[in-house]
Amino acid sequence: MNFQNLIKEFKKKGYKLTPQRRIILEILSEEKHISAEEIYERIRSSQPNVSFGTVYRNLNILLELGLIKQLDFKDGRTRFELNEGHHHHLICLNCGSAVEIQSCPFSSEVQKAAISQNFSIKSHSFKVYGYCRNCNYKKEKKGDRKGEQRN
Amino acid sequence: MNFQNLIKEFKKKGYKLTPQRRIILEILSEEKHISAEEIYERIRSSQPNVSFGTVYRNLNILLELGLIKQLDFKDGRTRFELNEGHHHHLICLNCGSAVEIQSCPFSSEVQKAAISQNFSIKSHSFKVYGYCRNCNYKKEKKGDRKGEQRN
DNA sequence: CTTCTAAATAGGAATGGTTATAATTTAAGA
DNA sequence: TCTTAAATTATAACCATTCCTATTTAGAAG
Repeated sequence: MNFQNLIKEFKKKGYKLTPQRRIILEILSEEKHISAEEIYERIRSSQPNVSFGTVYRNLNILLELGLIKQLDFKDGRTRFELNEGHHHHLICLNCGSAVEIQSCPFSSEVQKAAISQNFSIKSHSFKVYGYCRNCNYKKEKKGDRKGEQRN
Repeated sequence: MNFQNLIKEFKKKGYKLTPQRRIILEILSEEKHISAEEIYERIRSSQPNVSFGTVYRNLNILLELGLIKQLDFKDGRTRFELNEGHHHHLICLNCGSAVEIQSCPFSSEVQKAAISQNFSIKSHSFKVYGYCRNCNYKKEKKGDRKGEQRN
């Protein structure tokens, strides 16, 4: 879903289109797995009075509408991205970077397990944790991961 | 790994065996996906002076030793369980309950994707979100999930 | 059994992400 | 242009988790 369609969808549900919302949607359509704080910082560079409340309120609305999904990369903050192109992530335990993988492991076996429990599936999450190309390299070189920065 | 082996493993690594630690290990070997607060409450019923710091410090040590793993059920608190018997979970979005599934979807396709990225895998997480048997039933009956309690 | 000391704990303060509140502003329909 | 429900701002509150420091203790050594 592109930017224009996002806005259309948003208005269709009866929400007002404020400048703040427009920018949040813009940022989300440019950037993957972005955190609330990063969105806040980016809006502030053009609109210095935007508050955290606005960012979180609108992220929660977008979640309810199913337009975005939240990601947990185990770095203490929730991340968000547009809910398009089903995919999963390889997440680096050292630098926090995430790479998309298109391969989805959801199987009929899982489905059977759910059915046998009378469990109705709404979504699933698959995450692979480890060390990325870059951090692997540094580990071999220096044998030290303490000073690294998570970005 | 049973309780006695847990303690053995713990001492082998050079940690002192305090009464607080013994109880935390006891609780973890009795209860699956338990939160720090629940552990705190349960210890307090027999040892009223235990602090949250002690609970969290020891949970983090156990994580480092690989004796427990942390779970995220999207209810705002981290949960923990002994790291034994690889399995995944069906997590109810309404009541927060979790049911183990033995089926693991990790595939050679995922492995290939990781290799092609020079990504070295340490662990993975697979979670299925939806509504459990019980909450499905209530939804059909009442069409209302607002008043439900997450347990 | 005592002494010693590094490690662990208790209690409370601090932190950081997120949510709530209340007064003010505004999008957009009439 | 007027009106008003909805949205925003600024700030306080919340809550899980971590940090700090004085005190206690497990376990090694004598």
